[in-house]
Amino acid sequence: MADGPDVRTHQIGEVAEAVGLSLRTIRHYDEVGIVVPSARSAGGFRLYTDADVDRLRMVKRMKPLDLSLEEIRDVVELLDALADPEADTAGRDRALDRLALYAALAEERCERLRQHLAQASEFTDALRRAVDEARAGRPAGS
Amino acid sequence: MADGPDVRTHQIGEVAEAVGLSLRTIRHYDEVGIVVPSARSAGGFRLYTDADVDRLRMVKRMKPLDLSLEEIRDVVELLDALADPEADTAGRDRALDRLALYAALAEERCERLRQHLAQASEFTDALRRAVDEARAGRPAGS
DNA sequence: GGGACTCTAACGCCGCGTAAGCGTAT
DNA sequence: AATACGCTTACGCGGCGTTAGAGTCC
Repeated sequence: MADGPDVRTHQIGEVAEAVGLSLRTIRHYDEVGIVVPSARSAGGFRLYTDADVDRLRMVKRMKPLDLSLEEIRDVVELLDALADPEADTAGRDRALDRLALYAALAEERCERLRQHLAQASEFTDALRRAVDEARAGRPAGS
Repeated sequence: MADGPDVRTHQIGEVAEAVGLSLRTIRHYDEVGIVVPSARSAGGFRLYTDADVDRLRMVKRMKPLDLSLEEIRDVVELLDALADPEADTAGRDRALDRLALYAALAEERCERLRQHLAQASEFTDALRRAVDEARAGRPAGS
């Protein structure tokens, strides 16, 4: 019957600072059910536990994978299901299979990210060279 | 007075295939003035020269830098200005300064991309380990 | 009670995807 | 005369940014 002795919570501004997401984004993640704060104050302030904050950090790490928020929610829920001691074996197995699909997808997306980085730095280098060369022609200084 | 003897052109489908952008995207780039086809057929078909196609490729490489389409247009126009033999020295110098700013921005964005990749693959690895570990516990085979 | 913090509600924006209906022709 | 390709117009959407106005916390 014990939730453990009183859990420390943080309000949204502090969380935003710590995690590096905007207030709006964190509220949005609440709205769509990705990270719902474990509690609210009497007056309605969102109260985040450390576990909630960790969850936000995880979501932030997922963002570059370019998944929809629906997919992200799906993944975090599957991870919950996997960790849930109430779940039966069959339920966990289903979660596991779907997570394996997401893991494969994530690996593809990492590969795509590497390509994007390659393209971006190819362009950036070319731009840098173009600027430097043009300046070499006309030193233009004093 | 010569534009050179008849310039080969390509219509949009062929270009999309070659560059790896959707028809819609290419049309959109025309609408907003990023890459405007050098010609149109009598009936209104967009006709792209090889130079146009190269320009599209350049834009595609810029995309991961996460610039707005307005900024992208700005950059390509500045590069045009720099290459334009009609331009006077002052004009080219202004272009050059602004391009140098974009080059610095691009370098920052590349750095951000690297961080994103790092975060994404950190998450991906963790997910992969979670799945594999859970499966090690329950081989679940035949 | 004052100042910093937070709340909900609602509109706005960007970069296309996606029809729908119609004209063209490397 | 049929087929493949292209055109314009217009609406929709995801993921927040951004006010606006009211309430809360210490």
